[in-house]
Amino acid sequence: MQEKPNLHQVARLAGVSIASASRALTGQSASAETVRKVRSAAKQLGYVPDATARTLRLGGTRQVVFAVDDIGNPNYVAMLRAIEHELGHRGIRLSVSSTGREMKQTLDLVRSLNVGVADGLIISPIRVTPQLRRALEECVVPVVVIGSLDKEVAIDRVRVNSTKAVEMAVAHLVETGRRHIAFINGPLDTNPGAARQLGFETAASHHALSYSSGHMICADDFTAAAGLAAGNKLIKNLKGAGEPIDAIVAANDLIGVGAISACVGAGLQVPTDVAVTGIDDTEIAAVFNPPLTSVSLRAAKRGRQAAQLLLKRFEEPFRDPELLTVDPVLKVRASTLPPQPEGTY
Amino acid sequence: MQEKPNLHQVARLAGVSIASASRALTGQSASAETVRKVRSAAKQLGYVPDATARTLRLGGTRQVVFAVDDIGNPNYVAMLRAIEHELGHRGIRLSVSSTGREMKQTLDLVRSLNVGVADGLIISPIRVTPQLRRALEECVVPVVVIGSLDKEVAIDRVRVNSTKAVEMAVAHLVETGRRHIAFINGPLDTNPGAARQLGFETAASHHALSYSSGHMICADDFTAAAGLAAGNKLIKNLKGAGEPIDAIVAANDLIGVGAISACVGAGLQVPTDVAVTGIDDTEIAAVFNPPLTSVSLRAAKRGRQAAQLLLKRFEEPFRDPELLTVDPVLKVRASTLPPQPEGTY
DNA sequence: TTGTATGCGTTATCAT
DNA sequence: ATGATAACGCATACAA
Repeated sequence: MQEKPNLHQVARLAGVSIASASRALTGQSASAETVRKVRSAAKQLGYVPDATARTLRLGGTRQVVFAVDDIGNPNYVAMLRAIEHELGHRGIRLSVSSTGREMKQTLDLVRSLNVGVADGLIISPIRVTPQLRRALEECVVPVVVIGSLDKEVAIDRVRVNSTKAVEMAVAHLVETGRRHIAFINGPLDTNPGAARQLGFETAASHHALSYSSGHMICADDFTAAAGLAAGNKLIKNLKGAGEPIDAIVAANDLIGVGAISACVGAGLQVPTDVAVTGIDDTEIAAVFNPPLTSVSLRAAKRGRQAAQLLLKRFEEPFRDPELLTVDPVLKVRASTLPPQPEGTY
Repeated sequence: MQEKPNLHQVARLAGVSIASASRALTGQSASAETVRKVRSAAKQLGYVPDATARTLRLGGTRQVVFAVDDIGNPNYVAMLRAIEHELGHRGIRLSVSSTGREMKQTLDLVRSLNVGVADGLIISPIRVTPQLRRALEECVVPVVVIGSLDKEVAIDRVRVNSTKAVEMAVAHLVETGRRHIAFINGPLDTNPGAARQLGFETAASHHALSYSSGHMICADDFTAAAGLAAGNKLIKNLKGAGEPIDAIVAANDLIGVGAISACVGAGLQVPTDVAVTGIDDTEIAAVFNPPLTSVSLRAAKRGRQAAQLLLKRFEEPFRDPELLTVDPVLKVRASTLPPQPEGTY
């Protein structure tokens, strides 16, 4: 931890003007001799140009913030990696903010961008209030949203049809012989929660599945712990109440693994007694016991596209907002093996 | 996305000097009337003071970076949350950098702090080269290290005895009747890897465990996927080679859950045939199938302490460097239930 | 090519 | 209490 020399001192040591020193270092017109002297002086002093001053002069922090509700969710980590990769090439630093469930924190964050700490924002909110929408619209720096926005709004966005993702999960379960399917959703007041709820109800009626309200339950959170708690509650609710379930659709992988744990804890075999599906196809799905069938929402791809959208807007600030859509993909694993293996009879 | 007004425009609209405007907003001496006019003008224009200019004038970015190798590791997420919580109160933004396995990236990051993008650094590196140590020593902003540093160096640090953590895991396994214990470590050229290796060998000799080199294997990474691959390899190695194992100590939870998957895939029951322990006590441990016994390294506590250390150094820049140590705690779960339940015979 | 001088937006110092 | 002005560190338009 030492003191930081400035350009003035470098110039003095090199015996040139501060302007020449600046040019020699930034690679403008300067004589070979000057460049040599300045470089040497800079190295000797350990000079590094100050980012703040440079930013003030040039405009642009070369920094972007990525805001999510819960960075503990592997789904967001996948986005993060993709974004970092895309932006890192351009020498843009990524600042990650895990805003938590408090809407106020999210609002503060978005508004704080107006002070000029970053050149852009990529945000993936699970709850979108009118306030947040306004804050995003009024943001002084370009914004890219990963996810839903309820109302159409003039903001670059990349989305995925998670309603369809749930439908795919249900269809897969029906195809592999399941008929009594329960649904563990996340909180209904979130966008993903609402979309997935719609997906389940649509699929259930499409396949003429009989299900009571007892078959649907909401976890308090999109986490494994909440999934475990919800799973336990679901099993308790169903105990001795009519026909037992033979499958569970979980709103994401974390809830899904929690649900499996709940089943196992209750003496239910997965997939023999009950099949379980997740959503997101996070790393944990492939390595869980049993491996979890999941519908990939292409988090990495969405992250990459969001970063590209932001980069594009930097270059063309007044371009019309773009909406990119990616399609979900089903990944079948052992958690949905048919109760009687196909081809056996 | 609108244009950003500056203080000059606010002052003009309010009909006062720029100096008065500044004072009215920052709460210095100003008449009630002036404050009213300026506030009103600022609100009308949507004025927000520019962070860059303020930083340049005042010094201090009110931003701290947290650098880890892999933000996908829940262990670091726990630290992140704690740090964010501690720093957020003081209005300090946290910028997260996932440097990846490339040492060059880490070096670049540390050096980039010298340009003044942040006021401090909290770093938890798994590999520490002499270069990195030098870069940390020479950093112009305060640094706090979570983890090891090999050689003693004048930097604030919080550590945990992970050697002892492995010893605790082994002791627990021995106490619950296991004698043939394998060890799946992470890469040996990392600090955690080296410390845990020492822990296992110490414990093995202390308990007079007979183990061959075939009982020890290193995963390529501290991830679940690498743990799965290493687990498969371990099981293959051991097949038909003398006495079978009855327990696996994994270098962290992710490797641990990967190892369980490998066991299950090979038809081995956990914990009946083989017990498995992890380290870190991450969220996944509690919800895995079976729940994973793990030694907590108190990630949240270490994160909190690191943040406090940094805050302290901000206030007293020349205080002697401090070294805080937290103790590991064993969390027993179903993955190490005794083969024959205790008290049964 | 080189040096002088100005401005980026803010806050602090100094008179008034 | 208020206004003019300097300064933070850098990059550049302009003159030499």
